[in-house]
Amino acid sequence: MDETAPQKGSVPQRAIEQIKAMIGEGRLEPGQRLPTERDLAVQLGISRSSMREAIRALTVLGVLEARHGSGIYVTQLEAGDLLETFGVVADLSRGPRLVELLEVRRILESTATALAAARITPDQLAEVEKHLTAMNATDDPEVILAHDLAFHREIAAAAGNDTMAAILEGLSSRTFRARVWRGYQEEGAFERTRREHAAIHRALVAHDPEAARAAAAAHVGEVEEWLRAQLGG
Amino acid sequence: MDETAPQKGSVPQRAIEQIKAMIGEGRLEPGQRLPTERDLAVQLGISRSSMREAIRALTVLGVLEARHGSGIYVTQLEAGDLLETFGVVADLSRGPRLVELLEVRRILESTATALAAARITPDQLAEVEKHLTAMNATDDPEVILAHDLAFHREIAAAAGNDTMAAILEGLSSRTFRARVWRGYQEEGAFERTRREHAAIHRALVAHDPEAARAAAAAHVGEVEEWLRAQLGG
DNA sequence: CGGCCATAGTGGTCCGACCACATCGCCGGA
DNA sequence: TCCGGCGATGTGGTCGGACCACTATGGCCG
Repeated sequence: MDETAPQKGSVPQRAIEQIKAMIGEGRLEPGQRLPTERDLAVQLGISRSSMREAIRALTVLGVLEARHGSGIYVTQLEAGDLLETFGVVADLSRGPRLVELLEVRRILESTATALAAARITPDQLAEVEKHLTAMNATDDPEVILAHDLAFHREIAAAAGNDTMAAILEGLSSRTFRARVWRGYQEEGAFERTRREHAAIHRALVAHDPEAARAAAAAHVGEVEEWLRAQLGG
Repeated sequence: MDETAPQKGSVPQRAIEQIKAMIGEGRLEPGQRLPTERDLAVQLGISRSSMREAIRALTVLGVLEARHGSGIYVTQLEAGDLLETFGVVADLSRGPRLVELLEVRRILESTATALAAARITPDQLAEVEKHLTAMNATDDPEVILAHDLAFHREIAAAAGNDTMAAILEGLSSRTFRARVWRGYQEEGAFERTRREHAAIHRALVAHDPEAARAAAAAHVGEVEEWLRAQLGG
């Protein structure tokens, strides 16, 4: 007789599905404010505790955003919001899977760089050059790493595929690269890295997609091979 | 004076970071059982409610697994565990981002198929053929879709990169493809899909990576172009 | 010796209270 | 009239405890 559907899964899990369904069906628009935790709990016939667990889960997934004292809101549901959790994979991976992640990155990064070579605008190119120059003007590893990340981020953005850019962002998370690149760059790879970045830049300036693809693939591939050797030996 | 670190972020958020850190530092091994919720809450100096929110968050991320009546365990932290949430992106995406997701899938799927062509074993090939045959032996869309998914899944597995396979799995989630392919296949694309699958299969049998890459790219690209046209018009 | 069952321990759920913060409107002074 | 501060209200955030549902263990009975 009860209106509630048969119990499948835990109570919070059901709430998660229901809220996701509301968004999927368009009953909740991006940016829209949800009812209060208390009201939502009553609507779904569950306790506030369980509702909070569901909200917390959707928050870490980048679907909802809770603002203390204000309310709960649906995010813009952009690629960056939803793929932020991708970084967790990179952070918790180790050994062979790091190589797999670098392989995925090589594939996507080379394609993104090729697309960028074809589409990049003068303004975007100037931004890329800014980070390239800053990267070569210092020898502080921290600063270099920051501009290195920004360098590739600008290129990924120029490729025009936000989803791909967000995935690459996750694959290049700060902790991930710090872990892998520490040993790599200690082996005097600075100069080689500079040459590879210069090659990528030249291909972008020349609007040569195939050269850009090759340069980016080689760039990531270098690190990939080094890491493979580290694990193998 | 207090031992507890300065308060940054919410209480559950801090707990999430601490547990993640424990795993990252190797203090928690995959498959290992955690202390009870109550003990953990005491250890971190927080309430059980907050601890439960943290556990729920790490559960949806695929890092932890809670077994009712038994305890909380660290997952194997395999690619499949951690990338399960990737499907959420596909489920909640719409419009232009669906095209972006298909573009990412085209890039990864074509590469994975190429790798598979080079490495696939007779046993794996037999498995692929099984789904290909089953797919062509019926006209029930549901059955076709199931074998279609399995067909590509076996190929991705044969590529030897679990991470890539897990990402492709998320990009091919049941709800995602059901949404996109519904309209596509209603336009009589069955026959074309069969030819494309046959082409992929031939390339695998011939162990021809480049042919496999081209066939897979064309296969996904067809859907991608169709969807692009749907949105544009 | 083996299977069954009581029991202790675990996660799952609910409730109610209080705290911290954001927002908005009221009120008083300029 | 205008504007700035301040307090009331509503929101999410946290806490503690109680009880339920399930698992697993070990001892007891057949």
